[in-house]
Amino acid sequence: MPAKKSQPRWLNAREMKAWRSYIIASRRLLDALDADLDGHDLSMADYEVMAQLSEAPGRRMRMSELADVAMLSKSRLSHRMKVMEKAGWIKREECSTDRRGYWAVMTEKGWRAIVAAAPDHVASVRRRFLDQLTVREQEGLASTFAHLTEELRSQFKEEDPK
Amino acid sequence: MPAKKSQPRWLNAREMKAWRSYIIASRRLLDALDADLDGHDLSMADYEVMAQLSEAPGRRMRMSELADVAMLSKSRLSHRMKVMEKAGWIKREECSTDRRGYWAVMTEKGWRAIVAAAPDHVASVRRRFLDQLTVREQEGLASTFAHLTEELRSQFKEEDPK
DNA sequence: CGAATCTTGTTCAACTTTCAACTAATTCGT
DNA sequence: ACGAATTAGTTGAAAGTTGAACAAGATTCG
Repeated sequence: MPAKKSQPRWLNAREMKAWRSYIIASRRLLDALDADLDGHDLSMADYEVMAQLSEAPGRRMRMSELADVAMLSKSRLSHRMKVMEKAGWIKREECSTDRRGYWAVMTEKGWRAIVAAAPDHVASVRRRFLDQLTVREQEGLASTFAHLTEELRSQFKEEDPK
Repeated sequence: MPAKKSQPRWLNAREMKAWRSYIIASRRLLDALDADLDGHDLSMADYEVMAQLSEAPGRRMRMSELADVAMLSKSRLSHRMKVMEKAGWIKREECSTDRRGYWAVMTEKGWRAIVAAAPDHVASVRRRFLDQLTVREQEGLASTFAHLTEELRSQFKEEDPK
């Protein structure tokens, strides 16, 4: 819900510059990273899912947890998984301890796909992003955004008090 | 095309932290900003388009230029404009000096829509983002991302030498 | 001039994402 | 224990996005 109607403190020049440059660079960056993944049959979003799954013990994860770490809605994950299953990258297995649940399990083929894509993707992240920053900038950015993540998480908690 | 196959210099801890915290905070931030716009009938993307258009002289802009500043493909803009035109926020006018072209013209109703949404959106950008940063951080971030934008632009030029 | 080329903007079809509805299993509260 | 409320996950339809193909007007240049 929109907050109460107060005087809309406008952005000053510094704030505007921070906001605009952030939003513009981010769009370009994401576009570039996505474009760099052409040729592997993975979008950025699918890459993230597969990467998360590949790091889980046994390369398997419950659907909900995967949705959670990959920051996708359950519905969206479910749809993507149907596609990835058809592609032979993952399979679904029933969960014996919670019979509502399923495991998403990475197949050998899925593993090969992510292993094939990873070096290019990492190179791309470097070239488009990390290599453009000084060590100082990397550190500053890491701390700024880590803090931001925390803050957003707690704002979310307040608004949607479970 | 993927670059040549070299040894895939992996990310060290600092780099990984910079990258992960950036990508996670950005996702959350965008989600939050989008959610904050519920109740105005505008998505973030549509808001950007309308905001750009509202700042143009005469609140009118050629489709291509608008696509350009809003960083949308021509196809995507065209689709959105069809929707916005139906909603009565913009209309299209033929361009007399270039008969292939059209002007996107913001209507009075569109103006009212963006004026109604802007204060909430700005408040949202503040609350979710700017207010979480110190002045130092805002400045650092602005310079980092401005540089990044430039670099990405020039990388793009090199790759696609017109 | 005039043919080749480029640019503008739309369209179609395929694909992806969202949203609400739904089933079935688990947990909670008493 | 048992009905109510949650949670896991899927589905189907509607909405949004992409990318290639296209029509028509502009530009370039021999």
